[in-house]
Amino acid sequence: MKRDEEREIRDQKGMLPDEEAMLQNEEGMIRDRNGLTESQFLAQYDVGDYERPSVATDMVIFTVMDTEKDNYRKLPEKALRVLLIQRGGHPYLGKWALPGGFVRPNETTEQAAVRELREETGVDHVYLEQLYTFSEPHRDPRTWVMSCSYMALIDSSQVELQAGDDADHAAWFTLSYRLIREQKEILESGVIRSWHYELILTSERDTLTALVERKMTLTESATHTEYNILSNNGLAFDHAKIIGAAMERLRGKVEYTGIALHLMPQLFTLTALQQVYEVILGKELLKAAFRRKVAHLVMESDHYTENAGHRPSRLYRRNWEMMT
Amino acid sequence: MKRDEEREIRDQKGMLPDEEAMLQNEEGMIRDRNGLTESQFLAQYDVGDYERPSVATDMVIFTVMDTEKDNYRKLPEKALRVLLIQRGGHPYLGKWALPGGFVRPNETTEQAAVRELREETGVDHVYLEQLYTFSEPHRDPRTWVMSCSYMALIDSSQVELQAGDDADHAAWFTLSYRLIREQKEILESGVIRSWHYELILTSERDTLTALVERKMTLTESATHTEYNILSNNGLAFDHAKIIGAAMERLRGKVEYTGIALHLMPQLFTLTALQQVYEVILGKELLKAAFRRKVAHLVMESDHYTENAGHRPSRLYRRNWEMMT
DNA sequence: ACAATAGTGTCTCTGAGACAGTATGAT
DNA sequence: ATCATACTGTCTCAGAGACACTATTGT
Repeated sequence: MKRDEEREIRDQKGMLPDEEAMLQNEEGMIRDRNGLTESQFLAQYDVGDYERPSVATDMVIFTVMDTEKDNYRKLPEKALRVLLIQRGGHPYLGKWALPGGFVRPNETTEQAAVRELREETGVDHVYLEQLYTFSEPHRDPRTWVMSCSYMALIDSSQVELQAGDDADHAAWFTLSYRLIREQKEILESGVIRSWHYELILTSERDTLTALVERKMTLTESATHTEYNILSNNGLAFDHAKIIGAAMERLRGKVEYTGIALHLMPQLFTLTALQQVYEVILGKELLKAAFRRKVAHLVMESDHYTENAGHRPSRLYRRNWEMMT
Repeated sequence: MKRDEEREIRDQKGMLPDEEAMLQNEEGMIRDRNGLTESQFLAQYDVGDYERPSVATDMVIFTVMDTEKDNYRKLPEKALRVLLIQRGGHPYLGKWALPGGFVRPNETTEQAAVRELREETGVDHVYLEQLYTFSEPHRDPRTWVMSCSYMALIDSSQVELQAGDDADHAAWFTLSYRLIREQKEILESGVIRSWHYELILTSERDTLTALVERKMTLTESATHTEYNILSNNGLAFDHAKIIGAAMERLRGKVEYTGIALHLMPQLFTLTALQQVYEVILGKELLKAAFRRKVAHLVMESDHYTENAGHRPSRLYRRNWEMMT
């Protein structure tokens, strides 16, 4: 086994090609030091039996939903939600996990994510973005499993359609991700910065909490960033980290791209869009400035909201041409 | 084999926990539907023999080097360089590949990258960032290999030290990555945008070229981005894509972080820093505006350049505290 | 003196922040 | 008329772009 692994690694790195071995007869007919052409080499190639990891995809599926309105004429508030699935087997039995599954041969991690998304939500064409690959050897207590994580954004109207048709083991959780501590420690050799985020997930029946740390070590010529789960109540595996990574990606991109439009239905008001921005960023924005900023991302429609208990609002649609 | 895979996937997704099976005696003593506690489950857990991919890391190691100066008093220009390794075995015998290797059990992909970096360059503490995981099933003709790619930034003075101590099969290539076509195609159902980048890598002996396309499909509720290699002359595997992804990450981050400082030695002039920005972004910047912009990322030192054939320049050092 | 780079001052333009003011439909 | 939201106008401030100007060395 060790022998195979070594050979693999040598092949991958590549050694100095032996000049006489590199007789290039025709295109694709170069021979290696054993006198084999590429097709001959591949025909005799043995995969070897050294250890390989399992690779899974885990998905953070975001959507935005209205909360109930207090007052017949007040606008409903928006909440950011993620889909979680309660585990029915060990490990982490009874805990909540991100939807995901193993990548199969002859598919990409992205195809696995699309497949999983369809199985779990019935939704098909959505915004999907690869986040990060988590590879701590013991992140899954069963065996060596890496997770290539994805973020999906679903427009809220699509969600209404399929809500409830899936089993009870899946539930939408309202998400709050808040910076609760920021620290800067100055050593003689460098700086350590850390941020603590409190993650709270609430469904109708459960509340899950976790504390995630982002830690950055900056020294002369070395720089390292790591995520740690400081406490975790109800989430399976390292999924608190993955949700944290997704929130940071989402927040980062909201500011300088039109990514939030993927969370909107076909027609929406600018106030609704602003609420989505606010719920993602976790802060209030000024109306006038917001409208100027998103003006080029949307197109006016001729439709208006009705029966709102106050002045009707113009409805807009996404302007894809302006999205990068 | 199929049976094992199914079980795996069921475990990962989690099924609705059977209420009576969830007798929670003590913390960690929950029993599953077979009456097993978590530790009992893990003790009897069988990994199964369904197919798993190999996982490798590939690294884009960037550094900046001076080119020769034309004139005794002119400043040398900077060039962005990446390290490539000539393959000594099939597949892609004789082609140039990114340094990389397989991830071993009990290490993370990042640790594999660090190990590989040290083996290949002797450098140890550097800026390292995960880029993207490439998983097209046939990206490696031998077998199913995913690549978790990383970008490393090495300060040019560290590189001078070890240059040449490694074998001839490794070489630094000057990199040029240029947008040569931008296209917007409007369909009735959406928009397809594409960007063609020309990648040129030159070493003292070789010139490699590739044409990489970034293609974004935006339709009502669906959004998809993909990279394609349109032509490729001299690079192994899908490494042209990986280099493209690295360049885009680097360019993106240069604009709003201090990432470029990782490419600088301990003491440097602001003009040198500006040249690094320019060579990464591929465009000229205005001096006054640039100096205002980076002012908070650097600290003055009391040292100056000497024997320059013109007015000496103040040397600065990195101000880590201001880097996010 | 001259070549070449180092470094500064300042005008303009743009875009975000702030806030006040006007508009409009449902009850 | 009132409530609640829709929408606009405009002042200010900060930062980027543009460009001109002064400063300082080695040869």
